[in-house]
Amino acid sequence: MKRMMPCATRAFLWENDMSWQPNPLEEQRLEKLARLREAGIEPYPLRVERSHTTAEAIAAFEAAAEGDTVAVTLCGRLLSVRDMGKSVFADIADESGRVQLFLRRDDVGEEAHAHFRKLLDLGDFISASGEMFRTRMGEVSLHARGWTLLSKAISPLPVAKEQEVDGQVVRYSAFADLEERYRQRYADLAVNPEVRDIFRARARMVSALRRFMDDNGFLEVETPILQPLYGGAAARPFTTYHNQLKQELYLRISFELYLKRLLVGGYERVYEIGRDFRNEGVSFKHNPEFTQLEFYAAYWDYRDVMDFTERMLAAAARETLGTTTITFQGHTIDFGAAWQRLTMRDAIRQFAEIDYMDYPDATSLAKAIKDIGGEAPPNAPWGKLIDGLLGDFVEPRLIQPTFILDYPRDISPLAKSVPGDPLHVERFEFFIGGMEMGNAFTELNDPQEQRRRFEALQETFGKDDEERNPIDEDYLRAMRYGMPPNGGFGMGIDRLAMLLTDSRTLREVLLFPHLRERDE
RNA sequence: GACUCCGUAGCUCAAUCGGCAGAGCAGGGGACUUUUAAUCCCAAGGUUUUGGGUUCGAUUCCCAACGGAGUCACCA
Repeated sequence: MKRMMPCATRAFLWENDMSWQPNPLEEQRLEKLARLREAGIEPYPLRVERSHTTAEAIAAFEAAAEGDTVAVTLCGRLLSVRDMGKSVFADIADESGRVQLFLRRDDVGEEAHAHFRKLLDLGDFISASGEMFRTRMGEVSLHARGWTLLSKAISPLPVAKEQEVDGQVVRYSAFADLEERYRQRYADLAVNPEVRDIFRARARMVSALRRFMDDNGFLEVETPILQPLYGGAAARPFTTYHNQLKQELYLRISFELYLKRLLVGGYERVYEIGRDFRNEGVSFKHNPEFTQLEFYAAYWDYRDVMDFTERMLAAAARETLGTTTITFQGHTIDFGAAWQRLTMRDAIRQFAEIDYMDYPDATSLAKAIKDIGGEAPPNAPWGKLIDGLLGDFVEPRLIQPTFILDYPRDISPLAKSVPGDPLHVERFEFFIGGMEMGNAFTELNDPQEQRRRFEALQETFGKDDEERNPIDEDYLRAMRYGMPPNGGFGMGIDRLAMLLTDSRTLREVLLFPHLRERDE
């Protein structure tokens, strides 16, 4: 509803109906907040003492000699309380881990003890001071001599109970509703530590990729996201508008045409890690905005890029997970070995049992595809039919890392032709876990040929086809100054994160995946 | 965009054929000075996503809207 409303209506709602109304649990916490203030306790103090993280405190205790006291002040979020009356056990968690507090009335005083039991809630941030010790049950804990409120939580976090069984943490009634987890990712992260781990792994992975590029002499650059023309891929763009310039702009669908301009400028190896935007459908492997790594290397061809890709992904897996053998959705995938290399024609012959070279035009190929039970959209160009065969019959079978090379020329306007073969270009895509992971080619650097390819594309895709890219005259001008021969590469970072974190959908590796707006 | 399934307490889930909407956790009151899914006692918590319809009676059946999940389409 809301997304359909004109702005004036939305402003009205904003001012009138959309304000937060506390639920009964929140009312109770607001009452506790008031009582804390009455007792002279500031619920949101400015400054905080912390001597150790919880992990450091436990390590310091384990390292200390018998009988030495390890005095600490720890900070964290209250995640569990076991109230025994005159003594209380509680768990506080910080980013390094979790530690148990042991808090006795006789140690902290009657008032602090009562306030702890009656005015604190799960989700509150506190600090606690005392000495580390080991309980009778053997758990290294903090024997608290005092505590301080750091931040009062008004809304209850969906905290789950946990039990350790054979070293495995079993959680009961975990916060699991997918929609709420994505909409309220902050709550998801706060209560589901394994979700925090996914984004740590992703960060290690991106860092490893960046280091690999840097170590191989690539220069990291940033190119425009707001572009007057879009190109470099076949996708519908998002449009936006610059008020002062009175100019329609597109959010980029790829980095390609700008990065290759930089080769004209004299850089030999450039890369960019950033966001692309494609106005297309959403699925487990598609999000309207996604992160891409693209690089271009002068004097390389697509075989050099293949060799480099193998080494790059092995390094990413090794530095993210400590191994090049990963598990993805029940499959064991090996990044370490040399990858399989199959031409597109052989792959389709093998999996779809059709040799598209027997059908040299779109009409006869479409008929052949239908004869084997495949789908052939009307008016699709020849190359697109072939790519459809690959997607339907081959892609889901490519679990181990595989290069599919030599793509149809009519759908590859930026790649150089295979010598002596007018129908194919030196292009590969690579597939892992049944997903397309990236796309690369020996880049076309002949400006006249490039113009002919752009113009042919206008014919291939009809005038009304939204995938039809506008011709980028400035890109052609750049190429006329001379572009070194080069190999280029693009890869979906989010999909690689899926693989390395064994995530079933892209949404699990995006902190804030796109969801439809909802009236609250 | 199409089809299928789903939406019940803060969280996780029940509710038989259409017959008074329940439980665990969390929260509230109480007991307990080494517990760890603490335990025990008591009380409370609901516009069953929203709006219509059928019916004596709807969480349940029908229609629509909203949101989500899945499949497909789209995605060189």
